[in-house]
Amino acid sequence: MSEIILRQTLPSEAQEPKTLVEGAYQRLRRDIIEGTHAPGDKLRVEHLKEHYDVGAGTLREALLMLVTDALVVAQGQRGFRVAPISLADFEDITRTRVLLETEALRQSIAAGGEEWEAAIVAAFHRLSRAEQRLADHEQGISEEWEMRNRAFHEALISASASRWIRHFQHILYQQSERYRRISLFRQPIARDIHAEHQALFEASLARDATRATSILTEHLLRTLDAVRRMPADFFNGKGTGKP
Amino acid sequence: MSEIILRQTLPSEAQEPKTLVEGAYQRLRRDIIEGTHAPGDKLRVEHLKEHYDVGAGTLREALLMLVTDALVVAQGQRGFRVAPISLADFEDITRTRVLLETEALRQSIAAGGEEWEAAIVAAFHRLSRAEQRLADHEQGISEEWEMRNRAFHEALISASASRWIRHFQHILYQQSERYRRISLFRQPIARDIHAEHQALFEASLARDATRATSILTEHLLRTLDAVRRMPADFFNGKGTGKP
DNA sequence: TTGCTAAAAAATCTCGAGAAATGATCTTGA
DNA sequence: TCAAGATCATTTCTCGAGATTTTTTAGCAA
Repeated sequence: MSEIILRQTLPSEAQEPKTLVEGAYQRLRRDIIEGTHAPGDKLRVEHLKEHYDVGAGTLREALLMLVTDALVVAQGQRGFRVAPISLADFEDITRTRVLLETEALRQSIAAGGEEWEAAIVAAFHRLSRAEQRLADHEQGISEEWEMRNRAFHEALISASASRWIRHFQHILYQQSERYRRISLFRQPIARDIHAEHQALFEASLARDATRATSILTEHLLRTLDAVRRMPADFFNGKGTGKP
Repeated sequence: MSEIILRQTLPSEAQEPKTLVEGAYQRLRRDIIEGTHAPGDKLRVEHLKEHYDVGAGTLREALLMLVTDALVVAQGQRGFRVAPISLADFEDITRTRVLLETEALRQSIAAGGEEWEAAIVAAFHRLSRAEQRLADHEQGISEEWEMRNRAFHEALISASASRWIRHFQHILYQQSERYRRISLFRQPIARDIHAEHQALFEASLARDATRATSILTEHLLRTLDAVRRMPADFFNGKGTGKP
């Protein structure tokens, strides 16, 4: 029953859009996360409606749905904007993720059954394959990797009984995706992400909660460090909304 | 700057509605929290538009805003419903609140300055007056008490640097308000809430993080216990949507 | 009575046009 | 030259009506 809440509150991207609003919502969300619409940008309904080929009211509803994900901010009588970004915001996101995700992982390790084990084995396998392909081809982050990385992280905490933590984790993951894409694109880091994932996977499967949560924490903080090392002017003009 | 995010993402009820959508949103939210629209109820746009005296599209947008608060769930081509309730959900809400709110309180106690102290002193004073009035008149929970209780809890964590934790706390507080109103209305409990608040207030002002968080945790868990003691059939027919 | 099919009713979703508000441009005066 | 005010264009907000989809009702046969 309550399962429905999260399904509806957070339509995952794999879901087929049942309505025009949902379709516009999904495409808009992707364009925001990928940076097509830059942080702080104004989202004018009149302009966007033709690009996404829907009516004005429909587009407004899609924008409202993105407010739920905190990817768009609405201001009274002054329309919509892409949510701004800042280093302070990403630090906050990461710390809050550590708090929520380690707790959820602890719960998963304590409560997870065979289905949970099978799920993380499968998700890790799929992620490993994608990471191997990336290593072979020396390319940047791919759409495929992003989806499988998300699936792996969500599988790890899927046995947690707390739907609310999973709900908030989902929102925060989307947020960090914006930062990660931008930072990894600009400054590919020398970092063995696969090894981190492997260690996290093994500790979780071994039911070693202490080790697993500590690995997860470091895993998240390393991405924060990467963003910290971005050029100082990186966030200038991105978050204020003032060009 | 980012302050704007939360202001816009979570228009507090004290804010004047700048638009018809916001007005409908605020009234709808109050009616859901107060139980006028019961959990699981279908929210038919055609019926509600005349009651709230707005157009269909406007009401749809207000409903979408309530999805952000997780007070309403939207299902593809099948309209809107009031989010269901259940004991398991309230347990989840409470545990997640403990996790987030104790962390935020720790941060506040560590980082709060004079303005923070002044804010909680003022909020506690206002709350105490309301509680005294309630004790004198032997009445149930009043609108005034609800607002001041919320203000007190938000003031306690207002010095936390984490906007995200405060954002999630705000959502969860609204959720628990639904449960608290229903349970307190049906079964007024013999419990000295004022004493709990006073102890919480004093420990916070004394910067005793350990004691303050422990009091806060018990404070929240006591309300959970009260809901647990509700009649067994209390949640029947409320959350499933099937009468 | 039960179960299936089909029509009818209701509700949701979608769009385009009009009203209100915001922001930009230009003029005027010190 | 700068500041303040007025006019105009853009944008947001709002509504009502039409097109789809879902749900209910009615009919018929087993």
